[in-house]
Amino acid sequence: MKMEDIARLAGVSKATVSRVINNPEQVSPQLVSRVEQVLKETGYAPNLLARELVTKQTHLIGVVVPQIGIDTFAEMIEGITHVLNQNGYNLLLATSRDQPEEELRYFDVFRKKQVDGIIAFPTLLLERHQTFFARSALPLVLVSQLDPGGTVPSVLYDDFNGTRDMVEYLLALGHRRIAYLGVGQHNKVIDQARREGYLAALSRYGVAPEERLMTQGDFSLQYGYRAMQTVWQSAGEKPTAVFAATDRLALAAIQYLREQGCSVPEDVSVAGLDDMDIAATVHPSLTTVHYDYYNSGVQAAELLLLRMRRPQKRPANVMIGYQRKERGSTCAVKK
Amino acid sequence: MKMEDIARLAGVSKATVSRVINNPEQVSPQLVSRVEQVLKETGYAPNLLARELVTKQTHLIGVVVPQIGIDTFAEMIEGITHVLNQNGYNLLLATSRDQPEEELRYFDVFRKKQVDGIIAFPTLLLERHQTFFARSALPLVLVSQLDPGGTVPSVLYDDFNGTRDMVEYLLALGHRRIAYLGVGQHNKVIDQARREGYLAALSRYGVAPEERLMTQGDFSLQYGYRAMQTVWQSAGEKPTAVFAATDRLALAAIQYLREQGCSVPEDVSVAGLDDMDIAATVHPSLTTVHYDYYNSGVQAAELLLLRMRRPQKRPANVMIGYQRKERGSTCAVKK
DNA sequence: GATTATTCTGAAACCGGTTACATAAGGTGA
DNA sequence: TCACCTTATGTAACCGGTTTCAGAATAATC
Repeated sequence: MKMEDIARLAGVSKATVSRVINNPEQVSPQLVSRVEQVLKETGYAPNLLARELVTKQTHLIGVVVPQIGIDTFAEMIEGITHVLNQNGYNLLLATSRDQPEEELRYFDVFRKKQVDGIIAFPTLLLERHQTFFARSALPLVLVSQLDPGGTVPSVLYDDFNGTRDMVEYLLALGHRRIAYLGVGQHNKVIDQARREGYLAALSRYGVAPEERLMTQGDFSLQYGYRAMQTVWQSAGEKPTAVFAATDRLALAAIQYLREQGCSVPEDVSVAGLDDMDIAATVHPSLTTVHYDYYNSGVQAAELLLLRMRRPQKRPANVMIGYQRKERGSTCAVKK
Repeated sequence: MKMEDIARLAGVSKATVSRVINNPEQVSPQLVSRVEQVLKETGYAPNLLARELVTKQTHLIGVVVPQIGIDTFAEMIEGITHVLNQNGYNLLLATSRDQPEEELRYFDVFRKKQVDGIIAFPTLLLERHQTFFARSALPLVLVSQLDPGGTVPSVLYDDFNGTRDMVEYLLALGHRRIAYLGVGQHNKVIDQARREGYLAALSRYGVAPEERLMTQGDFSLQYGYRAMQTVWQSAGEKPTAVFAATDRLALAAIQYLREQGCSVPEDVSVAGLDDMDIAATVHPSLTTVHYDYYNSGVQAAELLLLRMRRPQKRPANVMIGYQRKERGSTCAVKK
């Protein structure tokens, strides 16, 4: 059923039908009602492809994230969808599985699909990412990444300070041997700021970082467990505290420690980062760095909307702040 | 940059450019290389809207889920995206926030956007859902729902038996007063089978269900906590075991019990359903009913692909089996 | 070498909408 | 009543591709 059929049934021209649908005020009342009658009866659904081809607006936003099974990403996506749907946009969702090449592939798909904008959570910016940003006139927002070119607005997490703050908290509790379980194998960008925050805190307290206490891996519980094991079995004095780059790693670390007959926090303090919702529910409740991931998605979407409505305006960045949550998995070091 | 520009630059016709892109074997080698040269130089990206308008294939699949912040949904979506991307399809993702009306709204958007197929995880089937299924010729797959009309294939979770099995396990451990924390306020469909499984188990053991031990609510930790509280404070003997319709509720229930000075599983056994990945990591590790949600997404996607390739074939349903995982949050009732 | 079959290429129609423009009808003021 | 201005509608061009069809060029056959 196409518009021409409707036109014929209503005894008007195709153009009139189009007007009734899009600008009814331009059409006389009696024709409007006659056409609307037919529209209702037939249950006509316009082919948006055709419309979008000429209006050059798809109301489609491409979104690339590393994964969606991870709470934090999922939360963020919820924030994005909420705002975008509210504004009449739809989501074309893609997961890069942490491969920068995949991200680029999807950028290309998005471009061909004529999306109105893109929100990307890139694993790693390649040179080709940058040329894409520079060449494409597409409104774009980066999450957790700063565009070196300065032309793309971003939503950033204050991971450096969040981590530094938490590690300083551990140091203030008297801990000196603090392990760092990182996710650099998986996502350099996410890891870097946290790692630097960790090092900055140690340095401020005059503590020399020890390689054996620092690991790199992915987001999996398995890695968290193995990482804790590796650190625990390394030669030298056992750490008295652990900072894990994500809550999931922290939970896995706690599991390992418990299995070693080591209680948390009495023997070892463990802190995470993310504050996933069950962090406060489990036992011991997890000391962690809280971020409002849902809100970060909202911010990203709003930044994009702004960019689409006022392309000439200078790109702004949004920094998502943190809150240190002191809970049950940390305590002062034993004398 | 449109195809005509490429044609002009290469000194050929639009049609030839189109052929070079889609059916190069129909074009002489020298022209192919000449055109490809120009394509490369210009970085030409064809407008898929135009192509899709004529080929009537968008390679777009609409997916509606209640939320994506919940682990199980996110896992499932990952399964879906994996299979679909593998097959060259893209995802148009929408969340219904558990409102059937929203689902229908998105069905409509999908239709207008000319998606090639739909995967839906409906909260509740309205009459209008059914008329949509019946009228629309779109390939469709339902998750966790059976189409009463029998025309739509579905992926189902064996929740009835999974729950029954788990509750019987609790009964076999000697428990008789077993609470049920449900999610019916939130999602009737998901709740119903679990509730019935619970009742079936009780009935097999000749235990009369008690209203005061059964609650209805949503997926939130807050509800899980309040629900456990309500049950715990109800007049009558305290339950010795709890079956929670999801792991998250189970974790929240455990938190409440712990706060009451009641230890799990010594004083009260708690079992969940889902087996989210941290279920085995937390302490006590959670006895639960395992489902492979990622796989359920894979199945849904494959069912849809099959449906799109062989529309005439009779729709089949896939049942996702469960596995009972006996872990640390349950034990035999104290004498 | 003429005829036929085959392979390439381009012109034009088409997908299903929107919109610029032309035209006819109705309303207003002189 | 006529000229002029609005307003409502239809015609046709257009968005950017694909594809049918016809014709030109080349290869194959006798």
